[in-house]
Amino acid sequence: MTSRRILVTSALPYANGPIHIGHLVEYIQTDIWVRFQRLRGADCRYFCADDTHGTAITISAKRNEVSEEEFIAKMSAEHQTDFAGFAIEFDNYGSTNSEENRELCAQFWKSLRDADLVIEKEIEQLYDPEAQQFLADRFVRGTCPKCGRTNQPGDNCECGHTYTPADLIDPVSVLSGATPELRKATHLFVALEKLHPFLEKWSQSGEHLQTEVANYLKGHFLHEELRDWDISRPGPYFGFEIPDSPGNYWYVWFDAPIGYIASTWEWCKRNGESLDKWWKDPETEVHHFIGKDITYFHTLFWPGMLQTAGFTLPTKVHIHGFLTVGGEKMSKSKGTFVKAAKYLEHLDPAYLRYYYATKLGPRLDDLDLNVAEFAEKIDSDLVGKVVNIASRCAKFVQTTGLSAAYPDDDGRFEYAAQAGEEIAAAYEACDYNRAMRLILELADRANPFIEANKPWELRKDPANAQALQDVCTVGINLFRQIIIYLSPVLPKLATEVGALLNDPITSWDQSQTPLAGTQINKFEHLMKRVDTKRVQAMIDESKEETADADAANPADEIAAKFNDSADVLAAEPLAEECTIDDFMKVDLRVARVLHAEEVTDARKLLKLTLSLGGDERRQVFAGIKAAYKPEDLIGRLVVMVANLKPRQMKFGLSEGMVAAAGEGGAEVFVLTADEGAKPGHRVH
RNA sequence: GGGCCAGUAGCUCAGUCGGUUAGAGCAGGGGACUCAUAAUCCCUUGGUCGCGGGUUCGAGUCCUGCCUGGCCUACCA
Repeated sequence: MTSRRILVTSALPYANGPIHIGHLVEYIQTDIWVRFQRLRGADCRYFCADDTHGTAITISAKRNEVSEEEFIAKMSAEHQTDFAGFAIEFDNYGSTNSEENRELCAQFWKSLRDADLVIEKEIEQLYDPEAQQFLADRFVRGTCPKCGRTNQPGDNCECGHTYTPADLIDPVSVLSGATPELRKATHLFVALEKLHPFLEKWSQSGEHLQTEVANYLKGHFLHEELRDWDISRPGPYFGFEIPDSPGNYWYVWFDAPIGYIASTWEWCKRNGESLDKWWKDPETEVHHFIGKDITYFHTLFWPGMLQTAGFTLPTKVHIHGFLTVGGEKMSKSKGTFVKAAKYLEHLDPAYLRYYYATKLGPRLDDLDLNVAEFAEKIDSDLVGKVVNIASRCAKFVQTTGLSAAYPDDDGRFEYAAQAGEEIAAAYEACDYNRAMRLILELADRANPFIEANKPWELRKDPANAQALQDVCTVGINLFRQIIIYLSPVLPKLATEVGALLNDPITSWDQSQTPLAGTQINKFEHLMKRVDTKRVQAMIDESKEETADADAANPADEIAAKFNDSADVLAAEPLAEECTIDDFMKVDLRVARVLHAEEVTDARKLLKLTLSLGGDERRQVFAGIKAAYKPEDLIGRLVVMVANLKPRQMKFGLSEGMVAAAGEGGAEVFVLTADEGAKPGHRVH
């Protein structure tokens, strides 16, 4: 049997922020799997890249006052440093903004066109007139039309109500703060329904997806006609322009997965490999590791695209759940949103690799990081049990080396060798927590052997020299076996043990044959216990960092952009709470300014004639002379208190008030109603 | 509202096709040891298998109703 050829990917991290411990669940999970496959002799290659396109990148680049290209280059370097810090090793780490990717996108696109899957439709979308671009839902915020909560995102509200951005009251563009307007634009769509039979067959075959995922697809999408997939965005958009549709760009989710192939291609070019061998040869297995949030891109669109363009379909899409910390979602304010770099300042990456391994199973369940359990598992499993075996044996054979022939060990080595297949099956199935349990069981069998044979007593009598060497030879070999099994999870430890024993760990099969007659190098501590003070420090520092630079959600981005002072509210604190009835007593109406003139004898007043529609007119004196010229007001819509008791002033009768805000003097700003409001409309 | 998954010892979880007295690790208790990083080893306490029905000679396991939690999703299955 020839060895398996396997191509593995992790989801492409978005180039909009740093890697954190939540991301690492996936990259550690994948890296373990890749290392396992290589250990088993497979030709296994691991590809990833930064996902670099989309409006969010443009916003971030602007905020940092650099070009998009500069911004993504910096992020990519940071990401790669973070991954390397956790011993996550890619064969190639690319970028979706590469020429390879552009070329492949064009190739996929042509295939879709040739298959007659691309259609054009005109859709209405909110447009930011200031930034001169269309806005995705999450780049619009406003007041929920149902419950009235302010500053809600463009698609749904905290109250649970869902709507389209056009339904929002007082929508605001996150990009510029301008009021978006509805505009029509032509978008390109993939008519996915034509691939329905194929997707049904592929997703429900039971071979490629976890059963929960197959059920999800069936229940949510495949039970009815598949909707056309909007695949283009009008410019400006940081991405690739569609060759046969100038002014339109491929949506980031079109070019992102193609980035898997582009990254492979870069590696092929560098190593004289053929891309077809890796992406068009049915002998090559393709495995994607992703989080459950991006399930449908990878299980509907992506197989559809691959099928149409003639590339290899995923052998398996491995989907994992999210990380929680202490049973709760990661939280910036609680300091549990720990960046990879921050973790590395304080703790050994091996800890996290092992801990995740003990928690990861083949299903999509979320996994929880519990700080107490984290320390406990490392200390008791790795330090107390595993490393301890070497620690208590190595120095006795430092000078003599291992026994020339492997001694009798009551079948312990053989038992552990046999266990190898079961452990391997668990790794293969991504059931790492099972693999870890099985391996630890072996450690629990090794320590009693040493205990029973008392090397510390044997060494007291030179006559027992051979017995002492034999006991330690067994101990060291049982230890080595365990380390071989753990090496996908703990590569650095495996390297160190290989050096200690003068026998680098390169193959799973090494677990089947004991070492004998070889020299041992000087033993040094292989792993430290977890310093819980450092864990706490890491969490505390994560708290501090996010306290002053929290710009993760669009609301905060806007807040940072405008940087509104708190002084204004402080200068005039909120009035006593009132009821809706109290409020309704004040009848605010939209009115149009028909006429305005300066009151010559008054320092502050303008005399306004307001219309409430039809013949309904009011004369109002407003204290805005320093701020507005009469001619600038005429024709405008304002908001007035229409049922205010008329008041006789020195210059005439005032029949209401114009609503305005500001410090006073020239700093006064009249409230206006947006276009569409009509004189006479009540303000609710 | 709908869907999926889970609920087993104080904690984290195993438990195969329905089959003896439901297991492990950690924590707790007792003891031993001193090679080892306050490590290790032996013994031990601890369970109404979420709750109620049903199928069966036999149910942690299968069916059903309910409760709780998590996730997904939305007037649609």
